[in-house]
Amino acid sequence: MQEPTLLLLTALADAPRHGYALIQEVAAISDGRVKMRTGTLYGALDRLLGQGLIEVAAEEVVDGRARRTYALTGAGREALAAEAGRLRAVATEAERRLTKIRAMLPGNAGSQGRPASGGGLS
Amino acid sequence: MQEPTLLLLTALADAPRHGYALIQEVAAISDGRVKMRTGTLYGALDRLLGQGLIEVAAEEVVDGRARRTYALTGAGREALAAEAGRLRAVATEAERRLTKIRAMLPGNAGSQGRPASGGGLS
DNA sequence: ACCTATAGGTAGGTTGACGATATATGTAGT
DNA sequence: ACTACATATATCGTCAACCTACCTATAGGT
Repeated sequence: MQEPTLLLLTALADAPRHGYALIQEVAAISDGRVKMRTGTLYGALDRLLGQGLIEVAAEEVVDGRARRTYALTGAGREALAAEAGRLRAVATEAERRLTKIRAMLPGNAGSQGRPASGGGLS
Repeated sequence: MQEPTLLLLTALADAPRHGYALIQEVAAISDGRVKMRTGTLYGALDRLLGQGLIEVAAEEVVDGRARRTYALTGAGREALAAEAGRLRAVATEAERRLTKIRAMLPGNAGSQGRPASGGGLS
């Protein structure tokens, strides 16, 4: 699952929303960094509907404009929770490794971390 | 940046590694869930080299086999840190929204605009 | 002889994100 | 009245990234 898709599910996690509102919500979640285009949005919505992760919660006409409201399904909720946990684990590991003090001096390559499967350098 | 790429940078964060070791390291980081194929690996390595996020740290011949060792550059280190922080924020937000108690009961769609004032969508 | 692990690489197909475009209504300014 | 912008949904073609499958080659185990 890619990030735009994850943001979409996240935007639906607390309340059902319609397409246009999702674009704004995704922008809000990502602090304005992700401006989702309609091409991405409706493509993703179709895909997620097909995967059963979201469903159409309502189809109304508000002020003369058609409005289709989407909601997370149980499966979508589970998928989002699993994905979020996984991403958190990767982020934690990345940060842990970045802060690890490396004794990587010239001529000392490969001495850190696990030994490379028995076969040392020549 | 997608997850395989992120895992690759993470695998290089604590020490330089060569291609095959990266596949194993990525598998270890992801708890065996991501078994990166060589097609993905070398495509990503080429891309990251082009972006200046990694560099070739060493080219040796070990036991008759060529071995190219890759390392994170300063830019790669920054990119990984930024990416990890971003992902953590998204994961946190997703989890926060998922645990939020929703007042979205059936027939209670009031928080999402007023109920249908017209017919459904085409 | 065969298999597995190590090590690196290419070819081709699929997926998903994206930009561009189309349609239509409401609101605000000039 | 006209123009511009925000709201709202939708399709199409392109492209980057990923993935499957395949290939070469050495070392060591069964």
